[in-house]
Amino acid sequence: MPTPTPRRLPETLRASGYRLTPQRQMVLDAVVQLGQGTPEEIGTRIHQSSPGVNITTVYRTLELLEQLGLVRHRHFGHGAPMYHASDNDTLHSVCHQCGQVAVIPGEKLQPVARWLAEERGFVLDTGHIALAGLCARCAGEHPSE
Amino acid sequence: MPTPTPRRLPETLRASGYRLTPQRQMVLDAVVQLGQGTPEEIGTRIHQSSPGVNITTVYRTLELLEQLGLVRHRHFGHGAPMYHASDNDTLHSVCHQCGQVAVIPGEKLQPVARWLAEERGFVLDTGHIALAGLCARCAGEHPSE
DNA sequence: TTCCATGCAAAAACTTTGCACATCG
DNA sequence: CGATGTGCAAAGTTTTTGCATGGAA
Repeated sequence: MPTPTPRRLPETLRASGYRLTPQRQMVLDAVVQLGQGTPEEIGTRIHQSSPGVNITTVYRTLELLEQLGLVRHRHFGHGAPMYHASDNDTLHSVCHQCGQVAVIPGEKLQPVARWLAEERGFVLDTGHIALAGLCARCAGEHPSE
Repeated sequence: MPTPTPRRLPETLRASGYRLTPQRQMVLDAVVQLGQGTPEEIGTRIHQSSPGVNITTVYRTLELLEQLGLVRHRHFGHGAPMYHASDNDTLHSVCHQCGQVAVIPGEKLQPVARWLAEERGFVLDTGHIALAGLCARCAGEHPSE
């Protein structure tokens, strides 16, 4: 089974004329290890082993890594964007009420995706935005909302 | 043809023990007139006729009106939430690249909605989050992105 | 008259920017 | 060595909170 090819950082950076630095490696590692996280969470994670790394660097590095295609971000409606490795680009649902997040098979959006492509030429980015609504528990509590 | 029943503000407020104030009426009016807008945009609109209204009040009022079910908000990924009248709850697509927004028939999400309901008991809020991707023009420019 | 609502000011949360020093290559 | 990257500090945005005054009922 082929590795999800998380292209290695050093090569990717150099290929675009950027330098490999410990900070950049740490940010990418943190993103991979956390699965996903806000810039703040990623910074906190890094601080556990390297307190000196500045949050500014985290922001700048995430932007760079995204530009290089190594990471991406998605939105859960409210709040900060969640950064994740490119090979962890998954569709989610998020509950308005309690914030519960669940993974959804991306293919479930195939019908809209196809329609958008055919009718509009619009290329849907399946995992960029979570689908919002009420989870089973919260829907039970607020039958009319 | 039945009016889209934008329940009248005075009754709705009083029914929940709130007071009718000029500001509250103005915020609701602005939302309806604009179709949709960020708190900032709604505040600006109101300032055209009533410069004295504070942005804080706009935020507080939008929250209240949303709680009362008169307005709702949706996200286009980045940036501020867009508030709109409850009867203007539409599904949108938004382009990552140029920000272009388009309306999509909500039924296009029926398949996911059904799947979520049956498998997860999750009640999808169709219009809460716009579907992100690349519009035809931008997709043409960035064939690999 | 009695609370509720508003304006104002300040704080909070999140991100970006400028600049001098540090460091990768 | 030279250009890029980082840390630090400060400023920019957007939204929230506390409190005294103002106004709806």
